[in-house]
Amino acid sequence: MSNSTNQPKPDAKTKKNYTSEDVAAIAGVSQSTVSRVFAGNTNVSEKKRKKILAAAAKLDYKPNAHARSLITRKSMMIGIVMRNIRNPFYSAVLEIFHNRLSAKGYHLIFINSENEEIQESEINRLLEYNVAGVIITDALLSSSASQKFKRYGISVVLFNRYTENLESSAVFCDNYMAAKQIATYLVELGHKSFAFISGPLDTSTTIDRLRGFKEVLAERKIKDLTIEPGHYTFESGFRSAQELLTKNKHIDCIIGGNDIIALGVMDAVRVLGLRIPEDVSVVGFDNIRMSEWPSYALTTWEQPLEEMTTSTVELLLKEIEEGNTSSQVFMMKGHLVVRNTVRSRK
Amino acid sequence: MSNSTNQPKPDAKTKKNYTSEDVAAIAGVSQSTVSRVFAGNTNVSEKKRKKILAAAAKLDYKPNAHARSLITRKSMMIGIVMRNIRNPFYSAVLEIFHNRLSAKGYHLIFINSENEEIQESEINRLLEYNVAGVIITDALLSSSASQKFKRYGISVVLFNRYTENLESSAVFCDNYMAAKQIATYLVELGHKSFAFISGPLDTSTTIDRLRGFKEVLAERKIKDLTIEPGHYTFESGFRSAQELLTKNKHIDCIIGGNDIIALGVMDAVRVLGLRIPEDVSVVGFDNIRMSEWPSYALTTWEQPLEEMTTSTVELLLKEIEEGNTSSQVFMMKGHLVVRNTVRSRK
DNA sequence: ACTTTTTTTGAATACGTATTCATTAAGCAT
DNA sequence: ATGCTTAATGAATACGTATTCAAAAAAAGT
Repeated sequence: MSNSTNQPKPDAKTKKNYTSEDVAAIAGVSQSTVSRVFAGNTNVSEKKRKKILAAAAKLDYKPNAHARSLITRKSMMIGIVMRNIRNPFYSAVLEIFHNRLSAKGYHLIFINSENEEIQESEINRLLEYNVAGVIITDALLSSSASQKFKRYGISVVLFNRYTENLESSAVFCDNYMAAKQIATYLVELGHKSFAFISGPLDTSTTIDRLRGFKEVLAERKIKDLTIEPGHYTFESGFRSAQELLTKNKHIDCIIGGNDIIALGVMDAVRVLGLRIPEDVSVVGFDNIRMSEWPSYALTTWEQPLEEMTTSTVELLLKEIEEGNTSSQVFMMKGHLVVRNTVRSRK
Repeated sequence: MSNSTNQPKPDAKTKKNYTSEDVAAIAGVSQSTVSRVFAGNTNVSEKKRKKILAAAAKLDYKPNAHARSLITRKSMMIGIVMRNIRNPFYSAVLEIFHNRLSAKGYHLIFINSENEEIQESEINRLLEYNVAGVIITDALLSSSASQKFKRYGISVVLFNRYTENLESSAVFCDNYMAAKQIATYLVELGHKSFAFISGPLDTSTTIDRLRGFKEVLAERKIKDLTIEPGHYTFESGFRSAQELLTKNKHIDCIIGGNDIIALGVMDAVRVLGLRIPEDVSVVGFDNIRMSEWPSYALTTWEQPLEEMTTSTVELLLKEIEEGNTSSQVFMMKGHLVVRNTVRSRK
């Protein structure tokens, strides 16, 4: 590279950032008064306020957020910890959280990782920046991490996940009931041979969904259930379904642990030359946008995304702004969205 | 509010954050020395370093990043401005940027918005936090925003987008050449009647892709080209294709401005009872993961995502760490990925 | 042993804001 | 006018770190 052509380093040192004192000097007031105007909450005479704002505009002055955070011990940053942003469900979640929190003046620090250790180290960095709050989305390590945040006085809300001890606020869908309703629906339509292709067995969502499903089948004395754990990805659903269907010809119904898995299942079924729903029924979980694409038209369980995100933000902001320490748990309902991937077998 | 029930405010005041002075006191050294250990770069005797680290561990001490940023005038935060995180291409982009930058110790401040004004206000907030750098991804407002950042001495790299004056570094795919190659490929396979369903006409990607495409058709004396501008979404592609195909029966080839559009096109074609590629060929742009799902198997142009993100990060970090001011432009190649949505018509 | 050089160390200061406290100006009733 | 209450203001200080500068300690050279 042409680093040799040594110019005299134009900026870097020159980039003078104006401070509240500069503004004060121009406006003919004290730094305190400038600060009061930009902090917003205290009284300043209209006359001086005008002068100050004019001076600030002239210099294109912006308060230094680090200095502010240092003195107030509050930052306007919120950490959002995710596990799989490539899952469209979480892309949507991220978008919504961003819109909501941005409207309230908060910045989002985004953390995504399937790897627990990376997350740990990043969480330490969140602590260094004194984030106002953290949303942990279906992530690993929820419990140890949220304890850590709590210890530092940082509010945490778990989204789509909860911990046993209920020490953190949490918002999630009643996955257990949802799975029961799905199971009931399928059983009553006459399905006999079930396969459940789940996500990782160490997440609360997976556990609850599986539990509800198994319970209903047990009640109805149906023993023909294969459980295939995997990951919450298309490929995982595809491969599991492929294996399952080549081994076990008479399966008439496959439930995906989430929609992405279910879409993978659908493609596997089709590649094998079977038809949906004529030969096999498929059900998903989440109701992501792709589920309604005509090529899939997946019957699935809708998580009430708007309500869930709204509650999460409300909870978090209440904890942050009111110092509310008592943790609350919101369990949402959701509902079945019937499309074209299930059919009666009676 | 129940301010009257005056409890002694349990935490909030109690949540003592330990400082470098506390560590210094325990370790029996000065604050300066503690700082030196955590800043990393200067000499401290091995003996004291050990003592200090032990004391720090005991208190679970973490340096305050705001204080650090205030004094160093550098933050370890990078703003990433996006336009449509729901497009899987950008979910992937975000994930990769996060992995790369997180590994280097940077935090990502995520900004997503289709609305230009919201972005403006958020960008001001980025400035308040003194971000070290900014990646602007296919966003609106690139040029005015990047100028603003530059004025504050903040490094900017544009991703998948460039501005005319070339004042900012930029990394993008050679969309013009790519479109030419796609067009040539389709023409040589004997297609006669083209439709191009594009994204918004005010983005450089759209413009370049359209230009390349039109040029080739003009060279080959093909006049039968319909251009349908829309958005980079499934619905947009779906609706445009539906309209187009009901009006204009003899179209034998539809090009989507990106993959999501192309997938929408495919579903529209199928809903109308036509077959791909027998009746209509479809081509996309990006090569997102869904393109290879068996239900679509979309022929598309692959953007070299890894190389593009790697270059972007390298460029940005070089500018940040070396104060490199000369802007560089990387134009990548990409290549056609042939699957099952195009067929010869000769 | 005593310089001379190099490495460590601590005291002091700066970064840019918010906030307390005392002071001054303004508002208002008499 | 006078007193009295309220609002507006500035000086001083704190937040927690990095860094400069001078002093002290250690190492090296003779």
